[in-house]
Amino acid sequence: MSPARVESGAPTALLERAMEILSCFDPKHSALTLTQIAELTKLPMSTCHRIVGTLEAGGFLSKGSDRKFRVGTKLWTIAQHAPLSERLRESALPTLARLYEETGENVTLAVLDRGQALYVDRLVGERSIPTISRAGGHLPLHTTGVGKVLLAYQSEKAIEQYLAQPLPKPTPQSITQPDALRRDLADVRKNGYSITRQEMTRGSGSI
Amino acid sequence: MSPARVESGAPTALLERAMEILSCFDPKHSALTLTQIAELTKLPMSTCHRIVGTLEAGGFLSKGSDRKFRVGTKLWTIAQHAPLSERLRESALPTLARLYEETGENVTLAVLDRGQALYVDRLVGERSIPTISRAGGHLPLHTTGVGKVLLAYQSEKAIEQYLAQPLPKPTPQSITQPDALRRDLADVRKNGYSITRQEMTRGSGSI
DNA sequence: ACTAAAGTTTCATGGGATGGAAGTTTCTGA
DNA sequence: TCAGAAACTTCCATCCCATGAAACTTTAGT
Repeated sequence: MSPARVESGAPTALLERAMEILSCFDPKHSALTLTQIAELTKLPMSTCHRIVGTLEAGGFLSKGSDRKFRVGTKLWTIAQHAPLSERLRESALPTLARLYEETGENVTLAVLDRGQALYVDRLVGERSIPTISRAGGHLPLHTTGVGKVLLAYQSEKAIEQYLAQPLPKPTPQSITQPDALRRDLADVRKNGYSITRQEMTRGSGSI
Repeated sequence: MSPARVESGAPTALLERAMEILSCFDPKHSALTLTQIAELTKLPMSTCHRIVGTLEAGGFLSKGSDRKFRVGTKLWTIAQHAPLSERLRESALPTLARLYEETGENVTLAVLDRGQALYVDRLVGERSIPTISRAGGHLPLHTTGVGKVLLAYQSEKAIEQYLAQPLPKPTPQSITQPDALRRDLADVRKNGYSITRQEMTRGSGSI
């Protein structure tokens, strides 16, 4: 074991490294070369090469003719059996579709995941302004319509815990004062939906 | 290494075992207990427990209150960045939606994956008969409308190779004679779409 | 309460993972 | 076209960590 490994708190387990490699694939990196992966994970090239090779053999990654790796069909297939896909999509999509047809606006569906809003799906209106949200993306709870709905129906304790941490402020209009947010959330509970300055979205939250 | 491990052709690598565990989650098994996973993979309980624990810690699996494991949000998130999701969904969905609105019938979107039709998405008509296809599912090429379209536009060599293998015959109406299929495929190429006895589906295949 | 089944922890052992280095292929620019 | 560099792949001696049987704890069923 090299000194560097011992000093750093780097994961020593093979599996964690593999998961770290897979996690490199995010909205900004949908295709990566081996070298890029090695840089992002700070793993030695040879180690990285071996793990990536195994993942490719298993269909979890696939190498394109451009020598770049992408998420493989096997991984995608497995993900289709996640509760997210199974339950929400099959049951909620028709409802969303109707909403979309009636309004012509963007419709987003999100769930609560580790203190952030995880976008499950969205229908983009052709006449609407494109938004930054995309399927599989995480965004803070207090700056989005769906996020506020999800937050509003959490337990009192969970809300306070969320408000206690420092809240990012991506735009000048973002509400970051705890008091103002509390008032906002009360409105959401009363109305059953949330209105933000720029667009209206409705989120269906489940347990 | 135990004698049993050496005798069987079981995967010895940790990573392969982990992928095998994840692969247990299919349409018939969207929620599994630890014991079930151990049975399916034929791994020792303790080994299985450790790997599953690591996968859960990484968010690749999640344990419900019913002690059953399901595919985690992390894995789902990564899968959203697969070329399948990125490209097809965003660009092809609007087209599918229009088709669906006009016909009111089921619309399925599939791609070629390892000699089978992989269903990427489908819109289920409320008035239509439910079908067995579901997102993430694999079905043979010669018994489905989309499958035949995909097969028809493969290279001559690939088609012959496909016809050379034994073709499953799930229903009495299935066409399994190579000659009959060849004629069928020629029709598809001429018409640009495929008609089967029970339903009409159109598949958009890409490179 | 009792019992069986499911899940969890422990630990000595050796086999598979490790990563530096050398070798090979692919890209780049003159 | 051809060096030279960068990206990728293979090799292999060393040793860490995965292994799985067994013991233990928790949960579900009667």
